[in-house]
Amino acid sequence: MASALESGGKNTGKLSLAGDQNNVDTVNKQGNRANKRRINEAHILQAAESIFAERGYLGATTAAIAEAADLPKANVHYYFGTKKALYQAVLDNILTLWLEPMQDIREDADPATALTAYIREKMRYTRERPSASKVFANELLHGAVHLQNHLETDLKDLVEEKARVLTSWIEKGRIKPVDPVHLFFLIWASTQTYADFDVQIAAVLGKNKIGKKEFSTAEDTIVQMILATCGLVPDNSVLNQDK
Amino acid sequence: MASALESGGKNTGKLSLAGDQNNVDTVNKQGNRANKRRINEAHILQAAESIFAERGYLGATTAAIAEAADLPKANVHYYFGTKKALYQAVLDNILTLWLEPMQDIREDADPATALTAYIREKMRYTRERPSASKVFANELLHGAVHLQNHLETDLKDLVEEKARVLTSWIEKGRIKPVDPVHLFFLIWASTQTYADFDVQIAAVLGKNKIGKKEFSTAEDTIVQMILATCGLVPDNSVLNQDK
DNA sequence: TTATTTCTTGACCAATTGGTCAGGTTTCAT
DNA sequence: ATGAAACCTGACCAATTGGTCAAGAAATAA
Repeated sequence: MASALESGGKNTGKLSLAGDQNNVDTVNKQGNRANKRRINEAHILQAAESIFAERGYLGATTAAIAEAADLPKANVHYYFGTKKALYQAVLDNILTLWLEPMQDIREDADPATALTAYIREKMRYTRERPSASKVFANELLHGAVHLQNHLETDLKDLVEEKARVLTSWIEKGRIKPVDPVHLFFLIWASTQTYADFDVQIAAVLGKNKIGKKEFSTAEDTIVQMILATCGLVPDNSVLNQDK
Repeated sequence: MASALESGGKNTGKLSLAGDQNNVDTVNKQGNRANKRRINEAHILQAAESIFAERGYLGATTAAIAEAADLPKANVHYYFGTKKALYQAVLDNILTLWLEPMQDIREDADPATALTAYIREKMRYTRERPSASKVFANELLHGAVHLQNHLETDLKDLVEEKARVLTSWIEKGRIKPVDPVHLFFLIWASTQTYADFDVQIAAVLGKNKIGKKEFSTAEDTIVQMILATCGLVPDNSVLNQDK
């Protein structure tokens, strides 16, 4: 399949950020190219994320993405070349979002505080970016062929680094012994399930969709579970954002 | 789309189970129709589960399923009519498997024993039927349009019944207070993640695939976590099947 | 203004896909 | 043995899909 770069006129090296045309009228009217490009690309990426989440990579059609972005299909191809390249772009954005919250788990932090904050951050992502979570889940579910390198390098390294933090906490008796890597797996599974499998959860709860109250209960239950697993008591300074 | 019944000659009401031809030779040579039908249908269902797991409902092709079943495509359509009907058949089988293990959570059981057994049973399903787990996950991920009724009736009723068991355990002080319904969500998420997102887990563990040892650690970690959440001590009479 | 580059899009195409069907083969009941 | 029912499958078809393209519009640079 063609590479993203052999398509359209994208990436010509120009950086004319508003240039000298930065009076309000011109900018508001999206009078310059770079601006319009940014807006269109963002629209397409957002539409693509939503369609890929709904139907998966193979099930999604560029026509559906174009319609969701309110642009002609040929325009979508002009900006991103191929469906695969567009999917990669969506996926790269998501992976960045996905890795971010882990950074705050540090040796010098308080275990209960850091773990609680990590869970609450993961739940914020679940609430605010359910489509992103679903695209990522779908990619993993079908073998992560568009993500394999990242998993085996970026993700693996990051998890190993953070697992060492947990191990050191265990050695110092700050948390009870528990397999640190598997603890991460279980935090991911627990938080993401509320985005990825929301229909199942909503159905069991007898709701049309998961509401604020249910997200709040979910979040508290997960925190309770992970802290109990580590033999910790709650840190109430890290607030549940749904309350 | 056409209903499954308007296709082929399936379901003619005949029940000629081996009839009077039940000498060994005849049966071994699959000499009778009902037998061959059963075998072919099973092959197709198995192939379909595997292909649907790999590619999702929309991404799967009847040609790929036929090839995996080592049958001509027209034959697959002869047996199951449409792709949708075949998918429904696969899904119905899976839902049965999925609901089964929950039955053993009963009021009169020992909480630690029952919860441990439930987790170990769920992990057995994860290890032995990863494709089934993936098909189910994929269906939920994309809105459960082929499963909605079951979720809102069968599953909801069963979970509510079993949640009442947990509630009664809580009231009697046999386990610590925890939201029973969300506890189920977290057990499902924790156990299924090792099937659905196996590539991610394998990548982080630096393995090609999750091995016996890792499954064993996973299982023990989940049991440890759920029991800690419920304020219970391990019941070592329920053995980890991977050890 | 004018030349150049970038952007836009309707129309089109080759490949794939779910599904059909006719005509032949096998199995079964009588 | 024989007719009927069930089974099998190569060949085919209409619909969908990812992707292309040419011709024009719009923005920018000279």
